[in-house]
Amino acid sequence: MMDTMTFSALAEPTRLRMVEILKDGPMSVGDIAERLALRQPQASKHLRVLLEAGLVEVEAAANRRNYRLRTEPLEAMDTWLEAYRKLWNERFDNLDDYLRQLQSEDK
Amino acid sequence: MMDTMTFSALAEPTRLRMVEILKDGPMSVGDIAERLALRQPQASKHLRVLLEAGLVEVEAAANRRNYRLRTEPLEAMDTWLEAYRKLWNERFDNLDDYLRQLQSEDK
DNA sequence: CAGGAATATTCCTGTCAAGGAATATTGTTA
DNA sequence: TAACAATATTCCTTGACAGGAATATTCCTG
Repeated sequence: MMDTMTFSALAEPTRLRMVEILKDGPMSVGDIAERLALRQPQASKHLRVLLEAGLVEVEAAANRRNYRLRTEPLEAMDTWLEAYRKLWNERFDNLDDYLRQLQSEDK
Repeated sequence: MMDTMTFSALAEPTRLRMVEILKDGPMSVGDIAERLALRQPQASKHLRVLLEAGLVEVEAAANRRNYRLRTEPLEAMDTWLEAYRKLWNERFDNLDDYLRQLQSEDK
């Protein structure tokens, strides 16, 4: 059963952008805030939500806290999607069948 | 750019369950409500959100309205995930490399 | 057209999330 | 330890959203 907390966390545009930025590697709070034109407190608050959703982890480095993307929730999404992929693949298959049928009628 | 409306719609547990139920085929409002032990108005309201998010479509059939899952938003999620899949595949690759290394050291 | 079944909408209320501003905390360095 | 940089937290206000109850709408059938 898919955890809705992942969806809640990603439903907020700023947090989705955070995830996309962190795809390229860990980053400090300040850098994230600057990159997204956020005030630092808002950045911290959003990162907290991502942290509680398990979408990021944090590592203290000197004065800074580097946030790194965690892939587990995304893997879970991927697994959840698995059951739905065949729904649109079926359509392709049907289209495929249809095209084959047309082709054989052409002969 | 991934549409956050999809995530918002799926962030609500009842709506997620609706999507999962509709995976097996279209269903009327009443049947959905019964299946999820919801009152009819709540079912209609949640279906409206799913409709506006493009996650379902509706077809009138006599007195009933049958809701059917639309896969486009899910396909978009799948596409969005594509950029992240390599993140956990890389790990597997690294583990794979590591295991190969161990094995060759064993020789 | 009346009546009834299925569905949608409205109104109300309580809860929760988000931004702004201020402040607290933690860690570093002189 | 004092001062400073980086980050976290709190308080406040506002707006969105969910459930409950009542009602409106739509469509079919006699």
